[in-house]
Amino acid sequence: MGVVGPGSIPSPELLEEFSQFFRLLSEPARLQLLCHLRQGPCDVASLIEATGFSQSHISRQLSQLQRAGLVSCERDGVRLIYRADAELVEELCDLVQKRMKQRLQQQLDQLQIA
Amino acid sequence: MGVVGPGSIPSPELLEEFSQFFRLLSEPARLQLLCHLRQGPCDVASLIEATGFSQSHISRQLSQLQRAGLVSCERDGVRLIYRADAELVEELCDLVQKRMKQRLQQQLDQLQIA
DNA sequence: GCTGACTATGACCATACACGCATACAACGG
DNA sequence: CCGTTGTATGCGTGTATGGTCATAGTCAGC
Repeated sequence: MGVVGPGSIPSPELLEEFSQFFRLLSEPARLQLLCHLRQGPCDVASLIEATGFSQSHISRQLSQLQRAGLVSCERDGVRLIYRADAELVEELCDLVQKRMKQRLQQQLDQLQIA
Repeated sequence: MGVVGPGSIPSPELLEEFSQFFRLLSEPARLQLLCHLRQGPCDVASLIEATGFSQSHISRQLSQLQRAGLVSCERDGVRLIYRADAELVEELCDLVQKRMKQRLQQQLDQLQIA
C-alpha cells in the first residue's frame, strides 16, 4: 500500500511535491537532457549540439533538474560537466512504458475478437 | 537498462508520450482525484464534494485521465461511477517518495557533520 | 415527448512557463 | 588587469492550459 494507494489521502503539501516533481518530467526538453546525461557525463556544449536548444534554455532546464537532485555538475576549468544522478527517472519511465505496452496489447486483443 | 537508461536515446515520439503522461500527474488536482478514486469507485458528486472543484473542471480532468487509461467509468442510471484502473500511479509515487526521503536524509547527514 | 438530474463541451480569462535575445557574471590565459 | 570563453539571468513573447460560467447534450421517470 502506497502513499497514494487505498487508505490514505496525501496532504496537500505532499501532493504539491509530487506534482512538482512530475512536472519536471513533463517537458520533452528536460527528459531529453536527462536521457543524454544518462549516457554519461556531458558538457553543456554537447547538450546544445545534441538538442538544438539555446544555451540559455539549456542552462535553465539544467538548473531546475539540479534543484530536484536529478542532475549535478562539476567544473572543468571554465566549463561545467553535468551528470545524471539518479536511476529514478529510468525506473519511472520503465514503469510507464510497461503500462503503455499493456494497454496497446489489450487494445490489440479487442480488435482480434472483432 | 531502461529506455531512458545508458545506451539509448528514445525517439522524439516516445519522449513526447512520456512527457504527456507525466504532465497528467503534474497537476495536484488530477493527482488528488486519483487518490480519491484509489480509495474505491466514486461518483462525480462525491469528487466535487471532496475536492471543491467545479463540476466542469472535474469532468475535464477525469476525461483526460480516462484517455490515458488511468481511470474508467460505468453508468449507474444517470450518474457515472469512476474508478482508478492502475496501481501504476501508486508505484510511481512510491518511487518518487522513496527518493525524496533519501535526499532529505542525505541533507540531514550533511548537517550532522557540521 | 416533457421534465428534471447529471455530465460534457464551447467560450472565455488569467496565469504559468517554454523559448530566444541580449547581457551580466565567472573563470581561465596572456 | 584585460580579453576570451563559457554559464547564468533579466526581459519579452507566444502558447498551453488551469479554472469558471453558461449551455448543450444525455439519460431516467412521468
